[in-house]
Amino acid sequence: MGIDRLDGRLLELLAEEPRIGVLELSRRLGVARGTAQARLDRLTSGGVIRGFGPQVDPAALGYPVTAFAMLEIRQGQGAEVRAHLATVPEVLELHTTTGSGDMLGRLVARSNADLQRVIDRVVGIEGIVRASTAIVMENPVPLRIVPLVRQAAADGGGDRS
Amino acid sequence: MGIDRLDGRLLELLAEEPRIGVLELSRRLGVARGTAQARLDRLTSGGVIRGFGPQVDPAALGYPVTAFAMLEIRQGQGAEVRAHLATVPEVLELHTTTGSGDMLGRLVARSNADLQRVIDRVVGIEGIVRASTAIVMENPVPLRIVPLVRQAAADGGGDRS
DNA sequence: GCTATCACTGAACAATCTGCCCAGCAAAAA
DNA sequence: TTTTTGCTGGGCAGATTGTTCAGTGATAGC
Repeated sequence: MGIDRLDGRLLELLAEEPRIGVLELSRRLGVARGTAQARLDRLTSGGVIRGFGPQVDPAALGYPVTAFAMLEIRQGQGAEVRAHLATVPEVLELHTTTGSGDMLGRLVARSNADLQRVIDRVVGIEGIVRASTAIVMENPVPLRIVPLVRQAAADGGGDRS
Repeated sequence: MGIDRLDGRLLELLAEEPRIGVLELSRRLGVARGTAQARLDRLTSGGVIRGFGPQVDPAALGYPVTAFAMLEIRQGQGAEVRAHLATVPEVLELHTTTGSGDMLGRLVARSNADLQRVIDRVVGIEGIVRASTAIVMENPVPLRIVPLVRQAAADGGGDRS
């Protein structure tokens, strides 16, 4: 859908201080409130902003261990495996990737020992041929979006403002 | 830090409708406003809620292709590689994992062809021995937290309410 | 048994923000 | 030239926020 610099700055402000309202947003952007409102609406209805859900830290909930599991799926069993994994709360995210029916999932667990239980549950279904797990040690780059927004605003946006 | 059922319900409500305020929250939870306020403050200062940043969809920004890159790092080059990858906007996330200096990164690109450019830039540094990339086709389980919150509230929380 | 502490309730207050409306203006498109 | 689009700046009623206060019940400590 394309964003311009004003959209980009709006997203950045929102990323830094998500609790500020439209009025404060318009003040910092130096535009009228209606403009900020309209931009925000456009970004939201255009799907750029999916929502403002709380970002919950699994570690603070008692799940400090994160791991990625690469799963090799038996041909034609994809649907069953997907459905199974969706029922495991510790599976935070699941992707199907290129390759012979492979999947990549993000898991969390209460401890390294607990991770074994989670993995056992994950692979406890027909259809998973092989699973290889990588435990996360550090997270040098936490999930971020601002640099990409900045780039998108710079080359995509012909500066509507 | 541990959460009880009230905290859990609060997080669920917030995940479903992030824009509701404290007052509406208290109404739906059937508690006084001060209580909802206090719980929210506690969850936030306790680190369970990291923030309410906008969830931006890279696809809507013009980056519909997602991929995971597993990088094998030469011994002792970790810091340089991390710093390098942090400068690439298309690297949304980076983890170091168990194994001989391995990293796992999440990349986005404008197209499959563009992904080649991104990967070239990612591996364009000394210290990366080998990179294997898996392109995401589907996302059967998008990043979610509610099931885990529910579980944490159920067995962690002695029901303070 | 008595008391301090804690979490919650219910209420009040001023200050602020939201949703909504309108008229005017300027630039781009038709 | 006329129309459309995006922005400005203003106003209004209604709702929400931040804050404070007193009262209550349960729990923990003395």
